[in-house]
Amino acid sequence: MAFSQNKFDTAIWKVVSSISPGRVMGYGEVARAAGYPRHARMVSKAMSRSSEPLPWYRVVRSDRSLAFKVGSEAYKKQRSLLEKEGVQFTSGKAVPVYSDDDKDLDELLWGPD
DNA sequence: CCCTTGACTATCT
DNA sequence: GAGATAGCCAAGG
Repeated sequence: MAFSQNKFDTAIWKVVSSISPGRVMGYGEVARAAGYPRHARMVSKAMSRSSEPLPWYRVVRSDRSLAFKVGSEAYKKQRSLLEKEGVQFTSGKAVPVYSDDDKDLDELLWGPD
């Protein structure tokens, strides 16, 4: 297929493409879910190598902030795509659409700041 | 083979 | 909470 033939890349692709819209996953989470713990850094490479469009923008850092430098084109692009799916940004951190309780939502929207 | 780099993470100050 | 430090692991020079 169009994707990499490597096992690692395929595993990463499977996980990343399984992320639901409006949700986000951490690099470490993806790596772990793919069966490759401690490979957070390799996740980015695998995604970059994919020829097909992958929802790479749904992958964020462990603290939910974006991996790119603030203000960079890539940053704005990713943030834009996420916001289009309803993901909000509070203090530079991505807030998934799904929130279980109202109190959590209130907390997330206004933030601890 | 050694050294640097990076879309990372956890921990300490 | 922000900056520094140390682990981590594969790729490329």
